Amino acid sequence: MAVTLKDVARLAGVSVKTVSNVVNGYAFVKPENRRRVEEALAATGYRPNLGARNLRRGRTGFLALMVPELNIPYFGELAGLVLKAAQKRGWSVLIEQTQGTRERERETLVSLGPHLVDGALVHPEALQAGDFHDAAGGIPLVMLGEHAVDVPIDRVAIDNVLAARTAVRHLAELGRRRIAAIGQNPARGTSEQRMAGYREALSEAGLSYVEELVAPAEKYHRAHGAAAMKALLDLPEPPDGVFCFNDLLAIGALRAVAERGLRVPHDVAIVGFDNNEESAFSLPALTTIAPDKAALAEAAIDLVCRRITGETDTPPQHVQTPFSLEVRESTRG
Amino acid sequence: MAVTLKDVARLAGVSVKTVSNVVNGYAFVKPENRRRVEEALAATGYRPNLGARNLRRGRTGFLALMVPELNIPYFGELAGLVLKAAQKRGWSVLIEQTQGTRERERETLVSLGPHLVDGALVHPEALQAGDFHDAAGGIPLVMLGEHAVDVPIDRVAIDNVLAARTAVRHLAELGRRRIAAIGQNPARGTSEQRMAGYREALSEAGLSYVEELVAPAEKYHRAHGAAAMKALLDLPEPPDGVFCFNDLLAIGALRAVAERGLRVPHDVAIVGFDNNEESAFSLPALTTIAPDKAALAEAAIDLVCRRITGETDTPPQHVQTPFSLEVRESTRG
DNA sequence: GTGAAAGCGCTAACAC
DNA sequence: GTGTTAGCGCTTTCAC
Repeated sequence: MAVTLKDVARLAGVSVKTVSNVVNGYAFVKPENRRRVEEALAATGYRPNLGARNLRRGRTGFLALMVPELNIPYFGELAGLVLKAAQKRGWSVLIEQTQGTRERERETLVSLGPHLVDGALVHPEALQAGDFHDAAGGIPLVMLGEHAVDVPIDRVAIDNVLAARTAVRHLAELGRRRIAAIGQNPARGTSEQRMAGYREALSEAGLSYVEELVAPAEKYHRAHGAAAMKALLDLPEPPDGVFCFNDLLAIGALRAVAERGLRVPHDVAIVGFDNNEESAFSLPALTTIAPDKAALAEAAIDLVCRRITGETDTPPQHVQTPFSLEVRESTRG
Repeated sequence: MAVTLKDVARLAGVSVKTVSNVVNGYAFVKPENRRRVEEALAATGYRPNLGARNLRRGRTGFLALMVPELNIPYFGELAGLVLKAAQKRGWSVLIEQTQGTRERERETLVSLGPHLVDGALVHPEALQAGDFHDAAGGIPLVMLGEHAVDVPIDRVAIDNVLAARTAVRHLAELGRRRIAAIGQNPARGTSEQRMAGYREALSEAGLSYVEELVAPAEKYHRAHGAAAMKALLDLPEPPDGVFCFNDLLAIGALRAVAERGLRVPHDVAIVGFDNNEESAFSLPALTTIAPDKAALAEAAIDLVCRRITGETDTPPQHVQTPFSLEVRESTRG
């Protein structure tokens, strides 16, 4: 059986209170007693029972991270950074996967709560505004990434409209005139914003918006990017530049182009979004929008922690984290 | 404040015991009472306080998963599957990242314990046998993947020697005669096993083991694969086939070959290991050893759960899960 | 079948 | 400064 406070107290010949004081770093303990307690602590190898401590404190000591799927590189990378940021501050993180379905997202939101975690970072894919009502039993929630729904909770994200515009402007500056977009999807929050940036950049460059150059994508996986690209290449007048709404779509597009015997960027230049680690090694390496994921993770953790402690109790805020355009072979050359 | 059992009991006009019985699905409750409790439950939106329940039960309700880094695709994918398998059985999973350093692995192992989690799946990279002594406060531990250290704890893994042999035999059957290996690293458990499989396949094919064709890799990332491949291509007699100890190394190797203006598989055929999702979309798509990751996750979760419940109390066992060779463009020509 | 009460390990009043 | 004690919310004997 595990060593309890009581065991240590008995061994040291003091009360549990004194042991508790030492364990919790309370300053005013008689040196003599402190020494004896510390000895007993070492001798028994005591480790506090977090469950009991938190039950008493009304805390759980855990944070939750809700993401669609960890096998999607963006989320794997983000989760890694969130874990790191949380660990630095002494929090443990529970990861919940939703597969990006509204139902699972809603369930997860409800299952989260004060009894399980003290706060949560959520990256919803399909949640509607109403789903947030009274969700998670009132614990602090921070939303990751931009979303179509407008709910009054904290958010941390990059400026998706500006990022998309930057990507498309880059293609335009390369002299591309028929610039396509892959990833339109009304169900996704970011799609709307990236579409807006796409259109802004087009008009900025004096290019007109062409319906047939906008390829929808049901999901943002590699295979969907390949399929969408194939369709674009089948057009009577195929595009000479493509902005993909994420790197996975772009990787798929790269393959579709290669399978047609065409060359990137010679025949068609491609830009992605997310800067997955794999994108620096694709052939050709992918030009992409690189969100500062570490900054995003830090900001989100920081915010949720401050909400939990009550350090911050301003109205919900929207934190913007930086991004950059990473120019690589797929638009160079 | 959250609704407690007592609140529900008061509202329903019964004792906490009865409510507890209903909540826990105890069969023998007077229908009348059951109805009233269920109404009160619904009216209050009661959710049990897991912390309290587990404190009482002497459980935490959590499992831990220790991995090097989630941004490495293999671990991202594996973690996703572990989470899924755990969720099916009603467990929450705490993920701990170690960056693959022995110190962090040791710390993590110690910090895990009965007060935090009820059991753990660990994928160590650098741990030594002695580090396991009395680790994790005696909770059930299941090791993921093969390792050099021989400690008496449960393990779930594929047969790495056989898998490596299969990969190299495939290259030999293609007629390749100078088959290189990338990834030798004495500090890594699996390296030894994959080297063994490599040698077995060579001698099986009547090829001799050539020292210079074995390229070490400090880490198993893409950049290291590229560097190792460059060195191999600089050899007076470069290889015509390469077995990389994981897909990331292989992806790096692909790039190194392309940068030299050579072609895969025409000039050199390449086989990887892990079957990361990205490997089906690289150019060319990568032939690779595909461990059944879902089976691995399921087996590991199953085992740790059975240890926790005491359902299984046999000596530590070694479970082997299946793998296959996924033949793609990088060896098909 | 159901209620009363003890107690899981810990912290925080409150006395001394 | 330190000990005693009352719970945090839950499960679980043990009576009834």
